[in-house]
Amino acid sequence: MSDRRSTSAYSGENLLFLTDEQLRQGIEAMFFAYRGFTADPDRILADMAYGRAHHRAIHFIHRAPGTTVNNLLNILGVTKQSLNRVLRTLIAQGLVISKVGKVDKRERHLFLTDEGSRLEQTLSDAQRARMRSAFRDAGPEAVAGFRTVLEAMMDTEMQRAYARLKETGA
Amino acid sequence: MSDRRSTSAYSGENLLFLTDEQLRQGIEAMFFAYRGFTADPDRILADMAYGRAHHRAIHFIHRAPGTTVNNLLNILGVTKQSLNRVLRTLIAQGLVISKVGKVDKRERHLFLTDEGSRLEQTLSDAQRARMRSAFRDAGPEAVAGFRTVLEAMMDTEMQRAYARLKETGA
DNA sequence: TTGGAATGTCAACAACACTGACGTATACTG
DNA sequence: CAGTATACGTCAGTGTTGTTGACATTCCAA
Repeated sequence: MSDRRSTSAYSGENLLFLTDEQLRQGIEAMFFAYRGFTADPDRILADMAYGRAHHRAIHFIHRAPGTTVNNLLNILGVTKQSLNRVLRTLIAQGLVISKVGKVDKRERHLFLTDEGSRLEQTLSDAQRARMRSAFRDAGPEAVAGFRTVLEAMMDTEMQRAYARLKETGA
Repeated sequence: MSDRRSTSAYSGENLLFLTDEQLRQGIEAMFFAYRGFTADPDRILADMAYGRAHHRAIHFIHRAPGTTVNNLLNILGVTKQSLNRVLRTLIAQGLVISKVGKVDKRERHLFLTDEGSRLEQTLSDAQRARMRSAFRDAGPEAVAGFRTVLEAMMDTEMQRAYARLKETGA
């Protein structure tokens, strides 16, 4: 608990936290927790004509207003056809607007409308409530560990995307 | 948002880890990490006629051999029709066998065949490798925190399912 | 023994991912 | 300027995975 010197104390044969059993528990924890993680927004979206894909798009447009389609594509890790289907409905329903780029007119910059922002707020409130409850129950040190492990679990490109988002938000 | 800058109002306790910004980072970490979490098995399965749902079924049948369809349903959190489609192909391909229950003939008990076990091994090896790497990089204390937060993030039913699985595996 | 609950199966449909091909507008480069 | 590359959108087709609805079988209890 003190510092990272204690880690080296484990680097002998005392690597119990790396047994297959521990890893399997980590895998199962990840599976069950992700279900909880998405449950609340999913419930809200179920009543509307939207799904999890819409939520993701709305989240990152809110997060990085004016982002281009291409940038969003990289963050979400889907094909443009898949994203386009989602964006098309969001734009048609007036939740998102797409503006032609000023310096590069090929690009489209995406923004939430007021209505889009309201939905984003509703969804993220629900998701944050659960996260807040989990964080509070677990305490600050557990939260730090949680973040450390998750970051180590990402692909390197996603680590970079995550780091970039962290900076712009701080 | 745009609130609690002044966490000092909270009776001396440092609650900076509960700011909306921290929560949002936790949400995004969860999103990106889950992508990494499923990436390796997904790659393996892409070449076969199977998907993530097959992986999940195989995982938990391996984990609890002889489990009934209903039990698996509760763990996986999908409808029985959805699971049935997956099980049907796994049984047809000879990866899983389904035995009629002896005491209750309505129940089907599920087991992996040798071939099913081989696939399970391949998939979980890939997934464990990433988990092991992440755990090793993060260290034992971070891993403990990781598990604590994930557990707090689950629905209560899932917490129970997770606890039950932990016991049977230890 | 009969009706209801539990268990599982089959069929049809929706959401959302994918690939491939193509079109259009714009930017860059030799 | 001509040719190529980039950014975006779209159409068509396919696959996985979720959903509901309908139905058969089996068990149990009134």
